Amino acid sequence: MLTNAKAVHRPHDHRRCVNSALSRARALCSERSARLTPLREAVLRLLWQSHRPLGAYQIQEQLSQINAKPVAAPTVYRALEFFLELGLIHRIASLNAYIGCPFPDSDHSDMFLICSDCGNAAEVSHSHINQLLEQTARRADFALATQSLELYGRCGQCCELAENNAVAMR
Amino acid sequence: MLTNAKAVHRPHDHRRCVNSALSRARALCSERSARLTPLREAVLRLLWQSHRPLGAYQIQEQLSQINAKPVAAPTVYRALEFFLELGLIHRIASLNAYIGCPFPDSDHSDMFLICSDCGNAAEVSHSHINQLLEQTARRADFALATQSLELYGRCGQCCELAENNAVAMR
DNA sequence: CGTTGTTTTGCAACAGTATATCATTGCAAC
DNA sequence: GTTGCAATGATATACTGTTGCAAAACAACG
Repeated sequence: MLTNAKAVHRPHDHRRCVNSALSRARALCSERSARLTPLREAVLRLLWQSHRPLGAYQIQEQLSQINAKPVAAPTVYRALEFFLELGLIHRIASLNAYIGCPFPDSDHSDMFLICSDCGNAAEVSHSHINQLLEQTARRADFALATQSLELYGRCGQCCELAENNAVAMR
Repeated sequence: MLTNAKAVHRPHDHRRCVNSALSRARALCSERSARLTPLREAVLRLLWQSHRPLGAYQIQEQLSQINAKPVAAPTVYRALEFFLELGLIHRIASLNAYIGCPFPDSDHSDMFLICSDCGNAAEVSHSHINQLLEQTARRADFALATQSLELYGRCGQCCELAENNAVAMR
């Protein structure tokens, strides 16, 4: 099982996340001779500044603040598309939002654990689940191609917080 | 395993689908003393006229043709919300579309098999999958609440069709 | 260098999805 | 019938995403 759940749902310094994501991105880009322009790099940085999926227009807003010159929506979407194609980010359909992929190298089908409280999203890739899904599809005479698996609930951190608050209310 | 996959991905008379969906809706509405108004009934009919998920604005358009008087977007969304709350329909996030639920009575967590060719969507509820998801979440210290599982691929019908076409092309 | 061809970005308009707000209508119960 | 609530109508607007074309940046080549 491949997951970044432990890391995501625990407070930590995001600079390391940003840096490792960037170096992976640089590697992949040079490998495919794709250009990691300043704007694209800025988008990737923003996405990795937290583990909350960001909407395209949130990204636009933040970029515009950094960039002095405001950035238009298509520019953001193009950068997002660029990274989606490289497999460096994912789109979370149920949120209309985007998040960095922690395992851009491994060929995985992804699933997300999204905390309804803090908004953090962790990625999980579990071969058993994928096998079971594949098998289930096949039994229904269905040739599985891609998937969008998004689970909602409460992460460990937020569970604790909620319990503490509940105690405090008494 | 609870599924309507066989039925969905096979051509058939949709009047039966509509009628059974309506009678279940009527039952549920009278049980909860909710009102199945003409407009709502029309929306449900449209949703069951095929097994393709419909967008809100598609519904609006078709409704406006039936209704003589054009129907506004909020009206459609209100009807959809009504049925969503009753558990009579589902929203498919990755398509921004809505579809009738074939098992409104059973308490199930749903998964969809969506054919990329014909657009039909079948619902599957598989306790093993749900258990595995639950277990995976728990291991990641995550309290699972709801889920959005949407699988894309090609249904049996469309596979056959594609093969026949491939043969014909030779 | 400078030219050329390609990629990226800027910009404006627009399409599609969803919600907020307030007025109006219709129905039910008293 | 009047009152109260649920449902619908109507308008505006927010949010998400795309199209098309022009300008700029860049890489490669002579």
